[in-house]
Amino acid sequence: MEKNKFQNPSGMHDILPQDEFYYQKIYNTGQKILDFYGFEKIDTPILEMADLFSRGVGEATEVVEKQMYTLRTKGKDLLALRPEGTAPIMRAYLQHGMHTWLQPVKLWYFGPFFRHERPQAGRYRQFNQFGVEFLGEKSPIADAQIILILTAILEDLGFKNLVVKINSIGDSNCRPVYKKILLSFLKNKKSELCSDCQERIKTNPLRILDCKNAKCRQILAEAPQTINYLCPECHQHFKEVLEILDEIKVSYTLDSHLVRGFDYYTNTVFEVELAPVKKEVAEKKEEEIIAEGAVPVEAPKVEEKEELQLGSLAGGGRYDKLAKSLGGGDIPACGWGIGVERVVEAMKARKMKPNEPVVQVFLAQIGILAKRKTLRLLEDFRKERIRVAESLGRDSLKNQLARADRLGAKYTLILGQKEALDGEIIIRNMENGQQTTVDQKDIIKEVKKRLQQENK
RNA sequence: GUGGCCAUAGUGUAGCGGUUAGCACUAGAACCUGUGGAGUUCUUAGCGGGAGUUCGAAUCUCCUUGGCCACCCCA
Repeated sequence: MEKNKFQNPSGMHDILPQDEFYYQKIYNTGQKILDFYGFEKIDTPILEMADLFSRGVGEATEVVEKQMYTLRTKGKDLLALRPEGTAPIMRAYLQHGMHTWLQPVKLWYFGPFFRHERPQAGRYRQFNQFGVEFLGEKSPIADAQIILILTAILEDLGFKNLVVKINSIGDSNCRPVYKKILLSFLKNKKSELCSDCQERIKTNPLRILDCKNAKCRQILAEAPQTINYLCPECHQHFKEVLEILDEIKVSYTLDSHLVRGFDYYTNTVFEVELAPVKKEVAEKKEEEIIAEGAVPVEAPKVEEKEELQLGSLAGGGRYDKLAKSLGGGDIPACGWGIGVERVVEAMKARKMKPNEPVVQVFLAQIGILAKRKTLRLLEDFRKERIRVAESLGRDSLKNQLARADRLGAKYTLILGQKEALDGEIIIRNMENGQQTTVDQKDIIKEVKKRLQQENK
């Protein structure tokens, strides 16, 4: 026997059927809400010109510099597997002249993205992102509304204790000013910073604000805050965003240390995290979980950690200068992306199980004649939108009943040789074992009747 | 990219240089060729891959692949 065992490429995972239910739920929940708010779906290619990202996201950003999968085509073009969704959508906006459409253009997407980095829980090399882009609107209303929508989706999925962190990093007017002020603040503290931050002083000073190092944080606690150095326009914009958020009752936390890794961000930036899962929550009793509206699943055998760290679930902001850096005009825009894998893992950690489709009826058959009739009957049920399972490959009735039981069917219909000839069919209540024989032509009606009664 | 931990049937695991590599669950089958949730019995299936050390390797070493964790960065 040949031994030829393949494993998945690092950081690229299979989504197994039981997990697909989570993805479906996220997709459906998002779609429903975005449809309401007038967002339309767009798909852009998985491969783009690599330049799109170096120009759009920024040459010196980690994602572009080190994490992009690139390849040469036979025509010598340098393509990249898309590492993020905003630049491609802005590219599409410019390319298709969407500025001539009714403004603003509101789009959403759901699909795979690629970043070559070390995998960890909640971070993959191929991951799915679900995002929105609100293009051609400069009003702070847009910033606030997309944040509202983001929290609405996460809340609809069942998350509580969302933490919206928000900040403004200014624009090309005021950010350079702030950078200078920050650098002069750090001037005599350089030696106390971690080695990474000492490097960042040269490369990307703003990122120092974001450092996780305890010592750096301590030093930075005193640092000047971006929002105190915004130019009047940026200040006004941010102020209005916060006022609108207050008005529409979206709670948020001002986080003066929040900066983002892509160059295209201006003004508003935000992230959404969950309050960490504490041990008590993870071990919560079933009743409590049911009371919260989630269906309990088997407790994982692994010991729960004190806290599950997944990083932020979603992040986004305003990117008014992206269009220009891609060679377009002034297109003010903002958007966000949700890390779908992270949401799935957070749902699992919180035992928020999506509903799996329920089999209501199982169709059992014995003998070749019955088998053929069963196939036909299946179609009748499908047209009536009643979920019916079968096991046509099997003959033993015992086996079929066991299967019906496993699937949780409420009724099993039994069609044997005798019934097939007599034009009858047996309907068996799986809870009490009661069986009645009815005419085949009445079976749909009968099943419908019984299912309806149960729903009362 | 840097550092650390890990890898045995589909899943969860035992095994600590010599074992027919054990157990539980799952799956398939028989007892019962037309009546489920139970039982008994049986079956399928495993040392991630490759080199080396050794009389002998799941066990030791190296390489490789994958997973996890911290950093970095981000969704």
